[in-house]
Amino acid sequence: METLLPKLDSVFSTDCVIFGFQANELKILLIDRNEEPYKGWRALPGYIVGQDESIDDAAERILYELTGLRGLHMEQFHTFGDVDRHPQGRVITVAYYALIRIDGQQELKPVTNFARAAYWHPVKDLGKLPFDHQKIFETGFRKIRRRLSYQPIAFELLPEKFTLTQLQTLYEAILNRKLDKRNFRKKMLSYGFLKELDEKQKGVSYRAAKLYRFDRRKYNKIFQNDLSVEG
Amino acid sequence: METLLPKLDSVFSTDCVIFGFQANELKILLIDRNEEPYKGWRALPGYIVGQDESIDDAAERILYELTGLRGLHMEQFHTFGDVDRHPQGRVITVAYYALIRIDGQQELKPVTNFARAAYWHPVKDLGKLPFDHQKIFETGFRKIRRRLSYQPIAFELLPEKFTLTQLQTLYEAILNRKLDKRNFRKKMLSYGFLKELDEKQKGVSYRAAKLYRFDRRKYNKIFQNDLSVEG
DNA sequence: ACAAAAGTGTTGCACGTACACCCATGT
DNA sequence: ACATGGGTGTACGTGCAACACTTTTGT
Repeated sequence: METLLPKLDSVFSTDCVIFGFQANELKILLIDRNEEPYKGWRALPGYIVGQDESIDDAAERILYELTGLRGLHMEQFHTFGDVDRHPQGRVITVAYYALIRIDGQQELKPVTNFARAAYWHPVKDLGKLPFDHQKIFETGFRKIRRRLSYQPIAFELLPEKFTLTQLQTLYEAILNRKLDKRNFRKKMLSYGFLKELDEKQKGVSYRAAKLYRFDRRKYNKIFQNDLSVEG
Repeated sequence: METLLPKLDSVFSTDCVIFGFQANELKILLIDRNEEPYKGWRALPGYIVGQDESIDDAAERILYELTGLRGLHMEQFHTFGDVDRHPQGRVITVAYYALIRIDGQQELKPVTNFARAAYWHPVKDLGKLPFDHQKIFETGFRKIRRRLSYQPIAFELLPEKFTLTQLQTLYEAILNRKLDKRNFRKKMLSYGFLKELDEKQKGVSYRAAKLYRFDRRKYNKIFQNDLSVEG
């Protein structure tokens, strides 16, 4: 595309904060960088946006190239543009988040060699992250938490069949506080989009819990109005 | 700043959606562009971010240069990055909003000649805006509306002394629906940050209403917790 | 006196919160 | 039998929504 605009040595990138839930723990997707700067560091998956792709498209492509995951619904949540956030020049990054179901099947495997590996890492104890990735993560986490308070988005993170206790544990992990079991169940069931299955948990050494499935159709019917107001 | 990054012909800009309230109408700040493309068009105040300034700083500087206003608290709300949003090249824009009090004193006067004029314009009937400014405005408006539902941010827009009816009219303008007078007053007064003055409205041909002042100290005490959770 | 807006209370409902015990299952 | 989590109901307080008439003031 031809440009009549002043040429600036500026670069856009996207960074992704992808949340998952595994072993009763909230996790995010990280990569091991294989390029300078910060070669060898754990970092958020992120890379430079191409000239002829929208930022949304770029976010999806980049996530795929670095982790092998694709087709997930990501949402932009903030843009970080401090002058010195990247040691090699001016890089403004648009941050996205997504909530996904961690699936034993799906393989995490970078398809470029910019990343050496991709894996789930508990949000507790992330350790030191490069650039301003710590801040990006925290901002994204805060947004998710706030959003959960007016929209039950947690189902995105759970396996197809789950128990109410698992759901509650997840809420507690995101909100970082204990919830009352009776109140929690009452509220979740009152929404009407949880379908009780004729099936129970297996392999536990105590009373097995009922399994539920999330009924996306009913959910959409209930929350379409709210979503349409959402920005 | 030296860069080792690939050079791309990419440009960042910021655009501002500044809300004000005047003559019982919700307005936003627009400029008349004095440069191509869209020379002569009404547009959101926006311009290109410099190499060595953060986006937040740039937003403040640019708003000042185009309108003469400065020192207001702007908040980033979304980044727009479609490939073809600017006819002359790839320009990604970070959008900000702010709510301010329209003050008879303050002069709206561009200090660069990129803008020919700056003025308040009703949000109803904005007419055709260049680029994707229509979409930027709508997104910002939606964010403000959502935010008003959990935080009484409307005071930023009112003069120092105001009546409860004015406050209600403003709420109705933002939310785009009628509110119940009794419920509205009860709720606003219950917050405790409205200070009743020993003064009444003047120059009206009907019963004069009491004037109130917004007590920012009490407001902060009440809402600091919510704000700290905010992203 | 009339027009125009100011000002004022009550009731019902929905929702959140606090709180404690018995049940089913595997070992 | 025991340990472990599964599962259940009530009572109270808060906040929101619905609703209509009297009061004050300027002309």
